[in-house]
Amino acid sequence: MSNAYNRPDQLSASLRERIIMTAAALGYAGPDPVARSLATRSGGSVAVMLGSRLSAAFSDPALSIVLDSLADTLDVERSMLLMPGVEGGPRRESVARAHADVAVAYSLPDDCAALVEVERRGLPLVVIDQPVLPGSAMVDVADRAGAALAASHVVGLGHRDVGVLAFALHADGVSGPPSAERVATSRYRVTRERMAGYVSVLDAPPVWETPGCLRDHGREGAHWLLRQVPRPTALLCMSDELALGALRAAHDLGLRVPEDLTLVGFDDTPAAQWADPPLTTVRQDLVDKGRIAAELAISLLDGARPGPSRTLPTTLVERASTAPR
Amino acid sequence: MSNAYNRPDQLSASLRERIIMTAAALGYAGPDPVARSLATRSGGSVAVMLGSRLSAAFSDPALSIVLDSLADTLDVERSMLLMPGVEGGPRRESVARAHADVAVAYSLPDDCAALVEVERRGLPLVVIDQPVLPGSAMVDVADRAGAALAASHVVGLGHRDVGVLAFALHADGVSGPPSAERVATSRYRVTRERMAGYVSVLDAPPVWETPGCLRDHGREGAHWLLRQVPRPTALLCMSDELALGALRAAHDLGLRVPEDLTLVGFDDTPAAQWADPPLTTVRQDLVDKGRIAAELAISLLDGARPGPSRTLPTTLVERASTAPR
DNA sequence: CATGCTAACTGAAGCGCTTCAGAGCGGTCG
DNA sequence: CGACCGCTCTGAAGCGCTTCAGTTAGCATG
Repeated sequence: MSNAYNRPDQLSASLRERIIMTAAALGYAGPDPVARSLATRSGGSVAVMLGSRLSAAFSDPALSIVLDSLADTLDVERSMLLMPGVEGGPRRESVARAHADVAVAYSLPDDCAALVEVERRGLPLVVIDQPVLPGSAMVDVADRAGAALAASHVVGLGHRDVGVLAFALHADGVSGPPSAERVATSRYRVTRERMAGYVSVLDAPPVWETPGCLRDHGREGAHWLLRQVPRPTALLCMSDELALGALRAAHDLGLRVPEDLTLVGFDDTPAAQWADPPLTTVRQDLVDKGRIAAELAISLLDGARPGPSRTLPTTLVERASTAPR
Repeated sequence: MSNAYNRPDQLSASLRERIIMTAAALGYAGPDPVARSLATRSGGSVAVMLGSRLSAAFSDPALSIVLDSLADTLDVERSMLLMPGVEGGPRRESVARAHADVAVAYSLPDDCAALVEVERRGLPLVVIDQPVLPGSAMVDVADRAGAALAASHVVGLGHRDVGVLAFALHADGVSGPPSAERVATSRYRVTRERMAGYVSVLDAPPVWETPGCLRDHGREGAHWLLRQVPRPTALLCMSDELALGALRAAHDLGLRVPEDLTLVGFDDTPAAQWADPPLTTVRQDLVDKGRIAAELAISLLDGARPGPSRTLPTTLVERASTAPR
């Protein structure tokens, strides 16, 4: 019996040794993790649900930081079951088969089949950023306040013509200036909130919606925004990657940053400080976000009830990409 | 009995419906994936072992492409159990507890505790890139030939002073010009092979070893290389990210690429073609690599024996970062 | 009307583990 | 010297499922 492997204190060293020797001789490779899980009724991993395929998801440098911190905080005995999305989220079937006893949703759209399955299975859920879901634990950041901070900053610098580079409002891959209705019905809370933050300070700024948060999407959007009349003297971007794309666009058009164009990002990823010029951006603590998500997951596993959502602060980090008009 | 869920053909629609109704009424949430796995003796996921923590691992854009393709090729019923490394590989304990019946090693160093555990558990293994391990299936690329291609290209352009920007030879985080012995004893096959490819064409080029494949590491190394006398007129980089860092270094120093400095990368990630100037690089098909790894994993699961390693070709993609001396 | 055959359903065994009640067995204390 | 205790060790139950042999019923066939 495999008390030998798990509780060496329950038997004498000699018996233990004998058991282990014979087991080895018999070609026994140690306790089977699946059977152990059945007996102990613990799933053994945390299902991490992503909104998009891996290559797209990881083009967002924020993701790997959050996941890294999440993985670090989880115990050794609990790995991450990565479930990439196909259109808006992981396949329902994958969730149904997952050997997990807690799920983490990373920035999923409001309606998402995978979440229905999580609910059906009765898995405890931690959501990061979005959507807001009753009955689940949640960690997010002060998106709206952060966006308002960015907007106030550029307005304070005297900018009147300010453009907004937004990421996806819907999961349909559409890009371009969105209609008011499209903005209002967005399935992504983060996009809605940041937009609301910008708009609370600005008055009906020109907006370009990108299909993802790739740098090139930002470049494309910035090209369009910078063709508007009057041409914006400042661009507010919903992520640093987008801002970096805008930086490239400015370069394409021979505009100097910050002399001719002021740029503000969001997230404060490592790339923001390495940029040339270093990016003014709205900082959120990604390491904290991952850590708290893991802590919430662990506490749910321990039977805790999902408290109110943990909202992390956002702050403005002023660097060299912003200047008075 | 839950034939109702799995084989609807074995019972009448009426009975099936009745069972499902009562089950729902009883608050039954459907078959338990863990118990099912025990009974069917299938682990239910693929353990993916990485050499470093997530944030570092995903700073290599190649990784997400390979993993993406891998995940795509796997069946729906098999998710990826992501096991990040701590120092050179995942913790042995994590491997021991993994609900997996096949493991994939992504670019791990030669000696790695996690691999010992895989062996002990008798899990079938497919290794991507490295290390070479008897008894495992393997997919890699023609690293040496590709590196030789890059070196021949710059030599053919008339460059005589060529520097090499290498990534880690050991997992100790050391950077700087490595000793010959350090090169010879490298724990990383890929680094060894690419180095061998360069050296087969060049004769004792100056080398800078970076601790990782971050862009900034490339920048730092390029700064050092470009301070050597005679100053290299071309730099061979073991990854595109490193080359992009070198590009930045050239910019720092007021050197034009390719007029003053020729740059060659490796991998051909998306970033290489978006760079300014677009990077000449050694192309490997990352999507193929992930797909083949998944196919190998599936065939091992079906009981196939691990054939000889599948080596994908490398080709030189000439873009605008190289020019005659 | 007995027989054979299929379709529909039931029950029990077994996957490999954990857990726990209980059996043996010296040694200690009253 | 017997009751009692703590330490080892053993055996059986049970986790929730799948699988398969076996049962029953219904129906057509000879």
